[in-house]
Amino acid sequence: MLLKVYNSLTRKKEVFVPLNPPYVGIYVCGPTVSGESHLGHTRPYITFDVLFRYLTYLGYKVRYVRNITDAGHFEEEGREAEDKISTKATLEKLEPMELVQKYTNLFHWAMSQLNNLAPSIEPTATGHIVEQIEMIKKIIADGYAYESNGSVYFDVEKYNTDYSAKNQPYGILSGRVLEDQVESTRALDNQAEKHNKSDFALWKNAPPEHIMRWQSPWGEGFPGWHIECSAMSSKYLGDEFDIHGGGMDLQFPHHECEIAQSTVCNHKMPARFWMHNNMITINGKKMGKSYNNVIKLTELFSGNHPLLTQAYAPSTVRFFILQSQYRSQLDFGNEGLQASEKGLRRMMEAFEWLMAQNNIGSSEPTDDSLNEKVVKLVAEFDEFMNDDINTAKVIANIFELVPIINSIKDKHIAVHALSTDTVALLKKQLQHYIIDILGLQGSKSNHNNKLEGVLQLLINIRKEAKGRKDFVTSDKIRNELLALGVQLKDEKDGEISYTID
RNA sequence: GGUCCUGUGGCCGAGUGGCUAGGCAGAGCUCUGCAAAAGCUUCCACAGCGGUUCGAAUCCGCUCGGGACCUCCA
Repeated sequence: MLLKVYNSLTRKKEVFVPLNPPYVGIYVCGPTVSGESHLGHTRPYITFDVLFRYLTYLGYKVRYVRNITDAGHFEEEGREAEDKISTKATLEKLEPMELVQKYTNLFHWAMSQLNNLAPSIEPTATGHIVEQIEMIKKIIADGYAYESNGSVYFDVEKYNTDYSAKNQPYGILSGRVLEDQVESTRALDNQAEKHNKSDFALWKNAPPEHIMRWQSPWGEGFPGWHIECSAMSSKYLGDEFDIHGGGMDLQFPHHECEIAQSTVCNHKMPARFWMHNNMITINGKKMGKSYNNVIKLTELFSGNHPLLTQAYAPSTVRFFILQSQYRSQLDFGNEGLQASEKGLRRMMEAFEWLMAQNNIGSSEPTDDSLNEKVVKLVAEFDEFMNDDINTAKVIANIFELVPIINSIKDKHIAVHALSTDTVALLKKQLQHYIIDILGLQGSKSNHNNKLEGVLQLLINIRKEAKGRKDFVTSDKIRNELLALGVQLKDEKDGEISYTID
């Protein structure tokens, strides 16, 4: 069974074949750490985390490179006014690296909360100024860039003319035609420096007040926004690599520019597969500063935001995102998140119960059709993932297995209904998919022994109270624990289990 | 205005032309001291209008609605 992914470049699903198996190189555009990560950042990093995990599961040796954009035109909100007041004290002045460090730390914290694996390499733009300058020099030498007032611009017109002849016009990825673009481009600063409006900056001259600046052959400045990804992807993955990913909003112009720069430099289309995740919307609108609807991750996890009726756990957010296919728009809302919260809990509880059992299944199963059904549902996990990473369908199948598991637990289905082989397969694949690939975490992962001991004590007291029909006491224990966020559940076998919010 | 995507039941979402994904919510039932949990059953769909087809949520056209991008904004 072959993995197919949708390639934005060809606009169709294609069989994924690595350039140099068993190695796979993935580059994903990382965050700009001039501000706090928000809900919109979760989608690409969860999407490509799952891709990374799935490729690993398939046996590939994956190098996952995700950059940190820490160079550019940075200003911290609220800091500017303050700086003007106390310019004398060095410590009170805005130190660029301080800003960048702060938000990098926050980003890493959020990624680990969401259970995203760390990338194999996480290069920073500031750590690759030299590589970027070298690349720009090369592009100038090849005649595809020019200097203007201490800035360097890429000559899109020339590139388009020359490379259209090679069937790789500017706009090949996003389906744009350069001639159509020029007309509709609106006025921007420094347009006079450019030969054509469609040209983009490789290097920007830094105005005096700019906080980040490096020495270059063209004077003090900072790299253009697109060049870092070209420089770092080719450095760590080669001139041609397997997959380049990112949000749909980056397709144009960012990825288009990357293609142009890298192709001029390395004479190759940098990536063979371009994958783009769709956006998260809030009430149908893309999240963004201009819409005034940004929910920061700290706000999302704490519930401290006017649009939120409650806090949402990182695992809930991850699950919510994985319940849709990555190329679909996903509309965010309290109802949807609450549905995910409950669904995830039900799924995890069934899974955790199953994994703790050792005596389910029989060498002589009594229900062949159920056996077949389970085997089929499990086999489809791979099928769905191979069809452009359809996590939504995988999760739907898991939910079809949940009632089967719970029915075995509640003895509505006999323990020997399924074969031992089927049960073993089910356990193995659920473990692979829920934990290893989807990266979902159990609700009880933050247990500690002392708390468990205390709860067990209360559970025993409640059992005794129930035994002598002292329902006042048993209800008091149940209700007060519930108020604290601990829910007791009377199981069919007389045992009492619990979940903690 | 240009390019592209999209419109599925109360909400979120899958959907390869024929066999009503799934989750949450609602209703009923079973279990239960009561509840919760769990299980079973069930209600509610394919924006509108045409067309192709034996048959369309799925293909085509039109209308209406929504979204993304349009070069420094990450």
